[in-house]
Amino acid sequence: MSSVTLPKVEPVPRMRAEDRRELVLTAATAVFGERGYVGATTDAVARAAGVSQPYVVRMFGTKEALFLEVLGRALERLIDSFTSAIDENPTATPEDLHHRIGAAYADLLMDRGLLLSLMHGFVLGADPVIGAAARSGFLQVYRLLRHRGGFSAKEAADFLAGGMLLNTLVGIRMADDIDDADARELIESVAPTKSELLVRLSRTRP
Amino acid sequence: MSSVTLPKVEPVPRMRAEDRRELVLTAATAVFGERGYVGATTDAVARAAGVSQPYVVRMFGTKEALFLEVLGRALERLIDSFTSAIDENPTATPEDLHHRIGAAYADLLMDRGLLLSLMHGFVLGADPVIGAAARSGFLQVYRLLRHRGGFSAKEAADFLAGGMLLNTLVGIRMADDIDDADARELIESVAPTKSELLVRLSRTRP
DNA sequence: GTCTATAGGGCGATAGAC
DNA sequence: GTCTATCGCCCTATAGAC
Repeated sequence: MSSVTLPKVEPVPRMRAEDRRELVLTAATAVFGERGYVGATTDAVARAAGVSQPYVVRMFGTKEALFLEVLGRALERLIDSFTSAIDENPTATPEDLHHRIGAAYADLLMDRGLLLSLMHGFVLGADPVIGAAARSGFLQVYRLLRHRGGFSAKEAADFLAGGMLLNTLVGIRMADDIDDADARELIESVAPTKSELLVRLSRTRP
Repeated sequence: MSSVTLPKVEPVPRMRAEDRRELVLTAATAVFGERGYVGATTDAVARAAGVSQPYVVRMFGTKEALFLEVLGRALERLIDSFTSAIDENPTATPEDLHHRIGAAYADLLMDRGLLLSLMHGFVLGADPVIGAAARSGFLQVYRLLRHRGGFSAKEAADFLAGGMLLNTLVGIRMADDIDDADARELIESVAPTKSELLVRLSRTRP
């Protein structure tokens, strides 16, 4: 009797490994962006992705490896997006390119976790593994602007500076203080054409 | 015999509470700057200050309260420093002031932990307590530039953008890649007059 | 004013079943 | 491919002695 093989329903939908991987990476990007590398738990990632905590670890080996993968993905999207903006406008002037790449950057902000995960990586430069990855990624972006985008050193630095301020305003959730006149002015002067977007994205509860 | 009161040597030097407090706050600033709010442990702070871990907690109540105190101190020094730069040059043009306050900012970088602790606070905007403190502090600086420094909205935003890039380069330890031509160029174009300082400060092992 | 000892909770990772 | 159970570490905070 106990040896009868019963038909079993799968309580959790199975997925191709690659699809599940994408799902977890997306969830991880959001969680790392919100809480940072150390503050994020593999359990929070697992919940956000609808899988068990040990499965997240099983998939990526360690939390550090997962974070590195998130960083790599974010960087890849950033580079792809900038590269497209550059290559689609081969005759653009530097100022023109600055605006176009800036627009591409603002589009990336749609995924708040993406840029914020990068930011969290940037402030962990003292970590031998994460710091090295962050430096390498930041330099890749600089090189892209400088050598493929034709930016001067100053133009590239100015562009990056604006990006860092934008990231900071999103990270700090400046739009939570949107009723404050100065906060509103700051947000609108940083992202004049995208301030609506920035406000939505930099709110604690979007 | 056992009731004889023996003279006792103090194994650990006693200090006035206020002095010890300063010592711990200085240590905490360095540790939080290096590892962030979550990554820093009260034990690491205690070791850096040469006291026991429970004593650190006893002094500030919680790790969160300690971090808030570090943030408050950092902000205070930033504001004081900017205010001095402004008030000492009442007839300076906006560009002039930009340079003078920029120089004051670079001086603050001498204490790497100071600005980096702030940066770690800035990316934790989602935290109800720390996020609120970080927003309030960031806005105070903006108001100072705008209303006491006489900066336009754009000038203030540009100044802050440069500051965020500077902080990021220090946080990411960009100078660890100083042998890379692009990294060197970026550092020198961001801090032309202070690149030596920036290099020293943004190295993992200073 | 400062320490030692330790409780208590959370988290990353492993083992192993299905 | 995915889960449950659980180990062992680390970390904050408390208790209490000196």
